[in-house]
Amino acid sequence: MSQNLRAALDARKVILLVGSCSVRYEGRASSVLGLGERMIIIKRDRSVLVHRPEGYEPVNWQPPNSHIDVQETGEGLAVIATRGSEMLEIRFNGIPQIHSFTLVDDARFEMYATESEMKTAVMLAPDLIEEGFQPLADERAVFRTGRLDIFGRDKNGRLVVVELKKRQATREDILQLQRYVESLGRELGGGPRAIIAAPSISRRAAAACSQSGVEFKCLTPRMCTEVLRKKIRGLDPFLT
Amino acid sequence: MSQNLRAALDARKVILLVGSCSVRYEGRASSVLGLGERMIIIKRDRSVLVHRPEGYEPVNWQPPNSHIDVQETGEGLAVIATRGSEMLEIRFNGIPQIHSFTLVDDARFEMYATESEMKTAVMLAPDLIEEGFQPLADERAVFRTGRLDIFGRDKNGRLVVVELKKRQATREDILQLQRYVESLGRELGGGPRAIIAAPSISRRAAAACSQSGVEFKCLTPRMCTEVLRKKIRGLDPFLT
DNA sequence: ACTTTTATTTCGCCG
DNA sequence: CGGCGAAGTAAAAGT
Repeated sequence: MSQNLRAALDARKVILLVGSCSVRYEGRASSVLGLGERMIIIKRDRSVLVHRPEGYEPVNWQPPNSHIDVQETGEGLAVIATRGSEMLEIRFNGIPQIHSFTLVDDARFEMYATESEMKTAVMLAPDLIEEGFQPLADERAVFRTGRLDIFGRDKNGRLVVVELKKRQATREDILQLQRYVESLGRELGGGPRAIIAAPSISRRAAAACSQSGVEFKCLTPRMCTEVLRKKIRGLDPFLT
Repeated sequence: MSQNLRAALDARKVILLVGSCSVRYEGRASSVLGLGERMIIIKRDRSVLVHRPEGYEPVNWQPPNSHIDVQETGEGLAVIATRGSEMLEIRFNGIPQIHSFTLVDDARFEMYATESEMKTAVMLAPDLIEEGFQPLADERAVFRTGRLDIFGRDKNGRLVVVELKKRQATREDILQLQRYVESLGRELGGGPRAIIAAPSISRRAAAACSQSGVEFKCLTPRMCTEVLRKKIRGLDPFLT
């Protein structure tokens, strides 16, 4: 009966075992869990998760690249996952349900704070851009729309245009900002400072900066999220 | 087709969905995950886990007590789990496999101390080793590293080296300790006592003890946990 | 209820 | 490869 399981393991499938089992762990700590019905997941990379019917976290687990041994004892199936000096032992009371899946998942996972959130953060904590920076209005209609930027004055009273990017700033970003600032300069007469705030900047974008006078300020989504967590403590959910 | 799922939710079953889906999260941060095949677990307590075919951690999740909404769109099934201001959206490409389980699990999970905790317990209650034992320093760099042991003096002022094991002491443990104490004796000139503290000792390890003069002291992780529970009541978290 | 600390943390980055 | 810090940390323990 354990052939199914071994075959699925060999085939690098994702495996789900459901049944009554007891669990023991020895390693950085030790733990014991008596009989009960649980879901056990064995992934392609040989990570093992033991999930009880409640709770976000697995009650026991083994990280990827563990060695998985399947035994058929008198009492039923046993799965032992060892990894270095750590051992996870799952003893089923009988034969569990065995499901296996061939999952194809090549998608990229992308995580970010939204640009909108970054803007909110800068409005709440302008020093994220530079000390003494004071936002004036958070938007302004120019020729091109769809931009998310901030107008303000620096500590010397000079006009500043800030453009936010949640990803690495590209040369194209710099050129766009430069064109924008130029048209703004023609309109207003003064030459405002231009700052691109992004988590990083590409080599060529940096070169474009030094040519055009655009300044780069490192600002990560994480920094913004941090500020938001601190500032939005009991108020201002109406800023968005 | 979504009736199955709704019924399982109402029946407070543990649910597994397997299929091709895209995932979006909005909350403390934002994330996007394109189409791919995943396992989604919805537990009795309305916690939600999205697991890719590899990796220990869920790529996305929602903690317990989230509100779960099931929609049947033109493209397929969608599950939206909201919790406070956080939202997790799982859009299936078609109808996923729907498995549901009624799991009964009333067992108690018990975790025993790590060796590090055992050390803390002995530092707090040296009598666990023997009456009158007084720890001096809790570590000492010798040739081999990675050891967790304790130096001290017994009630007669004689130097004592204590090695802790959370499992049955093996012959190898005794030999190691013996070698260690010998090198220490050469370094310091005096012959310190050597104590191995473990929950039990193997037959051959006991023999090695009587040959080498290493002493065995029964000390279980549970005894240490007990001491820690009693002693660490309002102080001394700075011992580690 | 809120704050602080822990974790078999895991995971990523950087030297 | 080891140390250091962040996490949508979650969960437990203390206040």
